[in-house]
Amino acid sequence: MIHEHALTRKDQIYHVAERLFSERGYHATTMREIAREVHIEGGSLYSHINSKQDLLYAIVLRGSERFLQAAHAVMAMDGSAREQLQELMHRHLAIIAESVDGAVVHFHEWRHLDPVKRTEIEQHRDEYEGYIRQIIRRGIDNGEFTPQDERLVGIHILSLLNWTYQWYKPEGRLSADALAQEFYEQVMRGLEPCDRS
Amino acid sequence: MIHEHALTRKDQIYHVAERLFSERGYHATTMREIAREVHIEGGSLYSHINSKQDLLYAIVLRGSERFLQAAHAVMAMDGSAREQLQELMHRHLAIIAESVDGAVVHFHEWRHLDPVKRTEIEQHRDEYEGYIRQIIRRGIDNGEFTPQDERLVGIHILSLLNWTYQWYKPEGRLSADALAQEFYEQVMRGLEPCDRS
DNA sequence: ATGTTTTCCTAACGAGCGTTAGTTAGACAT
DNA sequence: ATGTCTAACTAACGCTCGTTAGGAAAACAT
Repeated sequence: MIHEHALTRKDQIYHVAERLFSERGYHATTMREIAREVHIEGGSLYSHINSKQDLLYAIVLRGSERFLQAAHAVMAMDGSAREQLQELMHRHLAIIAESVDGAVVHFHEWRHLDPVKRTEIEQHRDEYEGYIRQIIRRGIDNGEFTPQDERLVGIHILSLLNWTYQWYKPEGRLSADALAQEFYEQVMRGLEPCDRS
Repeated sequence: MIHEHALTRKDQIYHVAERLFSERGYHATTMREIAREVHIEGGSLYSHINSKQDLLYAIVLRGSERFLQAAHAVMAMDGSAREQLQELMHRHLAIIAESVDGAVVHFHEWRHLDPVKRTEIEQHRDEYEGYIRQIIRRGIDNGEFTPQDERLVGIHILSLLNWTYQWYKPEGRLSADALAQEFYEQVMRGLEPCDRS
């Protein structure tokens, strides 16, 4: 058995693929490049995986699962809509920050999935967006939030959260938690000073 | 001269390339596919263009130019920071709505540019972000906006605007202007009702 | 009508792609 | 020691890619 690296070959392959798909994109990454970074030959990859497409699918799907798992946990909370929203934003950014490469592949390369798998991922995304809308809706109904189109508010918040994969660097001066908190407060407070003339 | 289609062959090619790059991505689009949609053979493209890479560069660059041109016009306005922000948000979404395909290529496929051109586009993006930050800074300084980190507010607004290329459909029930106005008000007002308990 | 320029076609180049087949070397269990 | 299983290698298959060369045809200018 291989216990030296603690990672199986298969895990190494997925890990490298995630990074390369993130850096160069799915179609610009070759199987031989992935193999080279694992220090084996191109053909040898197929002792561990079935196809390049499967690699992509597994990586993208893992993202869906993480986000949906977080959403389910938040929806099971009993708390105010504000608390739920805050918690979901924190968890969402934590997932991205934990693996920016994974997030890049999840948000950027899902378009290159086969139609069937692509549709599946789109459904996961829609389900997740539905949970956010539910929270907003509840907050509006019970007076926590100003009444407005909850669909656009949901898109607003998702835009904010999802765009982070384009620029966020975990080694930067802002932790994912601090960023989530800052964004949450911006969304709640708005730019306009509260005591209007 | 060709006046039947009002578009030169060259323009047709760029137009088709923009759509296909948007739908499938740069590397998943072949020159022969582009040619087929213009009803010529693959090799004939090269009577009108130099390379596939040039196609991508031209499309991405046109996006930069549109955004920067809008920003320059807004910075030349004399008005409050609020008015400038509102105007920039409207213009930004108008550019995306006018050519969603162009926006998709601009925001999604610039990664596949050669390093030099890629750097140039990144500089344009940074310049644009700088203008937004200036507006925020001025609004905070003169009391129009609540004091806060203007860098994160800039990212907030750009996230909102840029993510639209992922979902916005011009034929949908929301015009680009109405969307811009709604987003502007959300950013200004915040979720939280103003008269806090 | 003639010469020139532009546009397009056919054919092919060299390279690289994802993937497979067949085989070998080593680790493991008995 | 023997047989089994796994992981790796080498070589190649069939295909497609972006691009080019050379020539034909069409459009244009005079």
